[in-house]
Amino acid sequence: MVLSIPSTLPRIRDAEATRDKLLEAALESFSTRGFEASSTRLIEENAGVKRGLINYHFGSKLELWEQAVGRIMSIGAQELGLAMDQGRDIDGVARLRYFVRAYVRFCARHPEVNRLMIQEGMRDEPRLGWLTSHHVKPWYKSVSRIFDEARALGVAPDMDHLNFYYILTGAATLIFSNALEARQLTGVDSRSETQVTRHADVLANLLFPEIKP
Amino acid sequence: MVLSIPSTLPRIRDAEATRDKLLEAALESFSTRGFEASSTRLIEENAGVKRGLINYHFGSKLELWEQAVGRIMSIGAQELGLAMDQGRDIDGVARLRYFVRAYVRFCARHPEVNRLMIQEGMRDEPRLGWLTSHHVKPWYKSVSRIFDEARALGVAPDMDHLNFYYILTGAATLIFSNALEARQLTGVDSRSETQVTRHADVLANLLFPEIKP
DNA sequence: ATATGGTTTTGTCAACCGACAAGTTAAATT
DNA sequence: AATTTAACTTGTCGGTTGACAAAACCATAT
Repeated sequence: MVLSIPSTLPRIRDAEATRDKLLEAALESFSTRGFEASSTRLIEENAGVKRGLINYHFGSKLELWEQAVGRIMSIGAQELGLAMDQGRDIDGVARLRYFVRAYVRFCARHPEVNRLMIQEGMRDEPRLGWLTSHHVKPWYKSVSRIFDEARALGVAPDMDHLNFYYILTGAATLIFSNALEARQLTGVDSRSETQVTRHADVLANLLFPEIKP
Repeated sequence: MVLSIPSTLPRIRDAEATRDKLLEAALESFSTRGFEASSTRLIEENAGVKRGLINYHFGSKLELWEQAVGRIMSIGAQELGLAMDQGRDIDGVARLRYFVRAYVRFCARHPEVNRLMIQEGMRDEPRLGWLTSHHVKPWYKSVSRIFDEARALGVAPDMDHLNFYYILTGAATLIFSNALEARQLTGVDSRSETQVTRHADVLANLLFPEIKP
């Protein structure tokens, strides 16, 4: 008689790693499929984790969503804050152009952020209120401050804060959010280094053109 | 003893009306929830028809999706074609500005179109290929022709067709696609007449500024 | 060694899904 | 009035979902 092999491969138990993998897989799914169409089972599978661990570590699907969103948002705040710190010495229009380029690069690096905001921005679920009050409103104010700087310099395009916010956001992100579509349209990978740089420069030129000598 | 009231309200049988209501409700759901998260039962409920009629009239959920998309796309082609006809006599930069304004107005009237393209543009499902080849590619070429006109006039912003397409599309649509978010951010209804006009003018000025006398 | 408590695994359940099939009704045709 | 056909209605199937619970596992302290 054959004894069943006792050695289950030595399973590694690392709660933090499990949570991280789940948060990553959750963001990927929530941002592209939306909340309802994302199944916890598939998220767990994509995370390489057994079924049921979402419920153990997060208690519910909604709590997983909030933590996944919170995670990427704080990463974003950190990365963009760092970029703005590095550009603090630049002055005049160059600083505004620097901000636009940094923002475009961030959008290319993390298309999940805008995918998520689009997913939730289209429907009137309670999640939208949570998103706007916790994360979008602060960001909107930051962008509006930048826009006020531009006005003070006399280089702001002639529009309201609201128009500027959505023009900047839409123009900066759509090419990356819809990278698959762009690829099918032109064969170009819009998230490649050269394309990202190009889009960043192009948008900076459009919104805050260099003053010709 | 009370006899059960025999009169079922005289049911109206109108296949075309039923299909129309289903197509409308389907587009609303598919564009905001995405394909998977949209249930045929809820679409039927929102359309105010009985369960099972989707399968009767369209055979499958996918066929319903294709017809709902085809319907709004041909409406779009017609409305924008009409607008361009009306602007055929305008010449120079004014025509380009006219196009941008007409496009922005269309996006405000039918945010479902871009919501749908965003939903499908983010994931690699077979539906995306169908969408690009049937509807997005022709539209991309139309936009690129307009951009070539701008180049011929020497007023095109310094970028490629691809950048222009996604900057125009993103900047024109996001404020309307995410009207709910915009409302929560500022209290303003971005799809109101005055807001739409403002956004149209603002974007036309940004992309194709009037030549100052 | 053994007890403990934080993890992971597996089983189960009610609710929902898309699809299909069989039935019912109303209108058009003969 | 009889027959046919189009339009609608309802029941049901296999499959999936989120949640929960019990069981198994394992590092550590005692």
